[in-house]
Amino acid sequence: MPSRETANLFPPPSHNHLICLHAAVDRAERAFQVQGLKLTALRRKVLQEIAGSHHAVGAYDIIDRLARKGDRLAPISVYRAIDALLAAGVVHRLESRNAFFACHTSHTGAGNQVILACETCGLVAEVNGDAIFQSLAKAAEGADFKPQRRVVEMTGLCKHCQADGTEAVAGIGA
Amino acid sequence: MPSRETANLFPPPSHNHLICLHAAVDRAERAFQVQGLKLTALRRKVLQEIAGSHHAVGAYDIIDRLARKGDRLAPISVYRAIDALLAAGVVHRLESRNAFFACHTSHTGAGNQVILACETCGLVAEVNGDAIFQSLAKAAEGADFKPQRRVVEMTGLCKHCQADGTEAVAGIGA
DNA sequence: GACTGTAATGTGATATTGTTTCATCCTATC
DNA sequence: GATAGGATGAAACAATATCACATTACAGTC
Repeated sequence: MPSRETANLFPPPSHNHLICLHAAVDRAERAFQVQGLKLTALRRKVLQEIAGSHHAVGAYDIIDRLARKGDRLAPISVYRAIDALLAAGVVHRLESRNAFFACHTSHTGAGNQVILACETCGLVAEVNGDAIFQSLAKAAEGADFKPQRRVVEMTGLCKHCQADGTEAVAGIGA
Repeated sequence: MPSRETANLFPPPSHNHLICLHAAVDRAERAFQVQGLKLTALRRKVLQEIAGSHHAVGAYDIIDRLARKGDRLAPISVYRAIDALLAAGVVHRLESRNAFFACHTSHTGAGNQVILACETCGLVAEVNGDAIFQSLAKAAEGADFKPQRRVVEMTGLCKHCQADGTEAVAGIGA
């Protein structure tokens, strides 16, 4: 059971992110196992970089960070790891930024999640969007459209950055 | 007043696309004027390439097409034209594909549009999504999130491609 | 007509993101 | 220990996007 803190949508920079990270890796462990997939060493390393914050990170960020730790990976290796993590549902892609973020919410099921991304501090959160996805289904039906993939993302200001005025919270925190 | 045909969400390849194209350019003309912007020759050319079909086209597609007509543009020029067209609201960006499509619907206002993109034939359509955007606003409020940009996209099968079985309608038509 | 300020465009280089291809390496199983 | 399949590595390439700076077009003003 994750602590209440990990359930915080936009956790403040001060939160203990090791708890979130550990929980994310745990969930991944289980997700891979349930689906008969393997959370290999490479995939785990890539997941740890992605889940190392509540921000979305680009594939080449991951490459750079791992390189700084002495682990120089080819883009293709990282992309393959990301593909596996996406397939397992433990990370998601932020389409509006070509970046990836870890699922810190332990949501079950089909991924009816709305993604919120703060433009100031970069934090990414997911909220349940059942109502939205129902409306989407209705809209699709009305257009004789058979939906397969749905992308619902908002960018804007998280509660911390609204409070902080302009750009106090920029960047570093988890 | 555009003909009833242009209001067709997923127009069949057989439709007279010149009507749609002309209507799109007309609307752009007015949109630029209303906003005190200029629909320059370059922007018009780029718009015509984008509005030349109901598909989303990549920036480099546009470059190639114009090049085939003897007009070799640098990427930055095309991107700047696209930026102007986006700002005027006469084309939109399909985030999930890093591509651009013309607004063929003459929707007014804030762009509460859901984007439907067919994975088989590539057609892109917009449908009104007021209900969805209301739900989105509610979700944002619940998360203390102040939204700025919203991205709501679905990929799937348009009505033609559902009817045609697998991939009969691929690619060429407008 | 010359001057000035601003928006638009051109040029070349470069950054960022993602894929293809083919070879190699584990590892589980027989 | 053979071998089959998934996972990884390496190099090149392809696609998407931006930067920095020079130049041009044009409207307003003197």
